[in-house]
Amino acid sequence: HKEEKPELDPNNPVANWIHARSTRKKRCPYTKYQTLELEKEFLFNMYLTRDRRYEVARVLNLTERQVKIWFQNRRMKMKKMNKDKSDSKES
Amino acid sequence: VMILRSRFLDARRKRRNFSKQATEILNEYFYSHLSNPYPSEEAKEELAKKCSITVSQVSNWFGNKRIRYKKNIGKFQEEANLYAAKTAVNAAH
DNA sequence: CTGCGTCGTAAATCATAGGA
DNA sequence: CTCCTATGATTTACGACGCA
Repeated sequence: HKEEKPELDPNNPVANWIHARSTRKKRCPYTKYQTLELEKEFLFNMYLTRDRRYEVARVLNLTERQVKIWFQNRRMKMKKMNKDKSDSKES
Repeated sequence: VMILRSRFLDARRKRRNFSKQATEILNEYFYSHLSNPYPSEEAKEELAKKCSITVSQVSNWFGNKRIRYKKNIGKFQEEANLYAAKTAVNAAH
């Protein structure tokens, strides 16, 4: 299950860990406005159509890729919230 | 019911550091699997149970530990030696 | 082959607990 | 109390892999 980039140094204990590629874009926190609008769109529908994605990206000055990934992450967040809720319930 | 709910939500909002014993267990696993500190889902569930925390919290702990260890290995050297010695003692019995 | 889905994670950042 | 650092949680961005 090798993910992003296992290095090839046999002495370093960290060598075989997963490492992000150096070409990865640095995380850029979105503004409150961007997040609020994305949340509103998510409330409207959890899955984007191609047209909505284009429009949301244009209005918020994000790339379509960023919007697509935001929705993917948001769905995972929702799933996690439900899981944690049911986990703590069992007692 | 509403009171219980609000108390539950407040408890989640206010972070609490894990117990010394829980941190001990997590560190033992981390340093005894230093070349591949990625517990399986099953291992996470077992650690969660032993530490009385959730699986998500175990994942958070390992994510934080890996990146912070990698960022400054020297800072964790003493801790690493401590748990290495502890693991050696356990293995000898 | 495209293209979007989930899953697990890296890395940065946030929020605040806790100690000097 | 004020600072300051440690620590747990959350937020962006991908790689790996799945499915249609």
